[in-house]
Amino acid sequence: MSWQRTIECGKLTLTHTGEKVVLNGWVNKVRTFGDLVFVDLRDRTGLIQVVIDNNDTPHLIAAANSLKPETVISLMGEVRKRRAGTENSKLSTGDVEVAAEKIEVLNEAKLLPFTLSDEEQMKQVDETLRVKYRYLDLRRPSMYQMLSLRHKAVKIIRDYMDNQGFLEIETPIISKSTPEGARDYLIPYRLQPGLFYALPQAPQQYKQLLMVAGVERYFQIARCFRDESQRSDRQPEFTQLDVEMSFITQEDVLKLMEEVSIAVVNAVSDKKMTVPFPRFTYDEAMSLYGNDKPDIRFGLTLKDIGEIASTISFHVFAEALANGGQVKAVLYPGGASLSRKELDQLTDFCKQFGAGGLATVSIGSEGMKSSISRFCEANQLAAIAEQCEAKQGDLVCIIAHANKSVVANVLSRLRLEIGQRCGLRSNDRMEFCFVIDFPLVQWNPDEKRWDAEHHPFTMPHEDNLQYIDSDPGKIRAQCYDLVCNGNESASGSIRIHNSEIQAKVFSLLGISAATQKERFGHILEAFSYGAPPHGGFAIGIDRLIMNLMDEQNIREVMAFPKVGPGYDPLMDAPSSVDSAQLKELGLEIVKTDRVNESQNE
RNA sequence: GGGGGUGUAGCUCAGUGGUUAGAGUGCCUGCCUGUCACGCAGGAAGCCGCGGGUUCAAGUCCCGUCAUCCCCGCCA
Repeated sequence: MSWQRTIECGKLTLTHTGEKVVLNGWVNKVRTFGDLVFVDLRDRTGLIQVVIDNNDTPHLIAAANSLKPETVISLMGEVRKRRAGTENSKLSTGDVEVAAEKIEVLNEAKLLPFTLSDEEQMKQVDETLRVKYRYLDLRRPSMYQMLSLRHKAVKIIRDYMDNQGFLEIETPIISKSTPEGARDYLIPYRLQPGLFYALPQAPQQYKQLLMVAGVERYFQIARCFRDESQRSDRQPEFTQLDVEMSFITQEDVLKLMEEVSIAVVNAVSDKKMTVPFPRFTYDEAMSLYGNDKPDIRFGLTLKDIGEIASTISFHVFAEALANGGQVKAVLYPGGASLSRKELDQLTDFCKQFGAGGLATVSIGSEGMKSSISRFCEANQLAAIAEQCEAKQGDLVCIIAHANKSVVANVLSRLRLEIGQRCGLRSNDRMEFCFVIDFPLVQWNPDEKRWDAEHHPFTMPHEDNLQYIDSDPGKIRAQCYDLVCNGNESASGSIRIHNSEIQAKVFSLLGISAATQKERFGHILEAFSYGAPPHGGFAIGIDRLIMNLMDEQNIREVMAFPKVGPGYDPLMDAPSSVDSAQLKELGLEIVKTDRVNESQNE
């Protein structure tokens, strides 16, 4: 008889009773009574209990007792119904077991660095160790489930886009460095030392060129590379659904973003969504939530209490308002019970984002108390409480600052913190919303110039073009984000396809004709040969999967992630290279203490 | 670039400046015929991240350093 399986472990049910089967898989766990041994055999479909009884198969008992976890075996045996009372309802195969008649060890496993069969312990195991032994970590059913869900999500996307007439087209990974945006990963060019390719931060220019090429509907499951600081939702390389369409309006793009998102969520989860996705303008989002990616799973919107604050002779409020700032508040339900120490901690929380302090009004059982009560009358506190719809037991948190963006930033983070503490950020829902009408440009005070909010090819709303000389900050762009549970899920824009408008935007951004030619000459030339109106978006697939799987860290949804600042402990990359390789590339390593140390190791 | 946390047995962790550094789990050995977190008994297993310093005495205190986790800046 061949060693090859006739059926997979997880597929066995009572209907197979009496059949002789061959199984292949890994020994998950051995429970031995000496003369009676139970082996849980695992493959990617599930677990099956194998029984070796010395009374029936004395020739197997020694081998069965010496099986090690994670050893790969082939076994032949008969499927039988479990004895009454010994069924295991936790296993899908728990009504049956296989009585082994032959066991062949295909590859014995040595002792593992961690115990795969203990899911509880695996949740605690050091991240670097798990990534170093990722091929073991991925054997766990929960990790296989992640790979499977990710595969399904991408397949749904491909099928959906195909049905809508989109072509999936690959674009180069070895490409050109772009000075804007994130730091590039560079690849030295051997044939002319001093020149470099760069890995793409996104296939942005290629997809626009495909529109010029008349493709009209492009998509790609695209790998993107950005050399930026590590975060729990960032990796040096990540995957986007990248889309571009021609002869469309913003409305067409939003519709597609919404439909494809809904298709994925419904296909792989039971999570609830509000449909159609609510929309906020950038200004509305900033006003109500203090940021451009509002978590709309809960209310607690920010209230501008500037009018009341202007009647209070508290110098912090007065100075903020006099210098063009704001006084805004957010409600903390149940926050009146916070201790003095907890309030201090909340104040420190606000200070780390730039607030000078935190003013509070609490509505406790003994009436209203406030950190600013000595500056104001009871009716002024009552007016603040009323505007914030505060009830008995609540706390109103007030931030004042001469810089509106500081008020927005601090309160948006405080709002999320409050939402977290009050249990309002449940993962059972995927609350999407669109944020539209972003500013075209943002003033960069350090460089003293206007920077593109999205990128230099973003189309302004045409009726806003009149402000291009007088008040550029007022120009709104045909630029949109899709937000899910407070995280940016997707982002895109309608692009400029008109050279006059493009020239105006370039000059606004202070990009000279010479620079335009040097940096964007190829794409500008392309646009001069008949470019259709076009636009598109990109959805961050890893973050979408994180949301779908309730994972807090992006590593958990990638097969082979990096740890720390871009280190791969499995391959031990990055690593030093042969000096001959460097010489060939015309590169010379400038010695630093750190390089010397690592070479001495 | 900055802030905070962690680093002790294979894994997860405890450890008041003072005997021979412990626990759970895993591993090894023995016993066990209905377990499925099997049970019971025994055993092996440690550069206390690394380097300095303080001290009669450092896993513990101080300085530095490395790694990792989280955050701020950064991420058109």
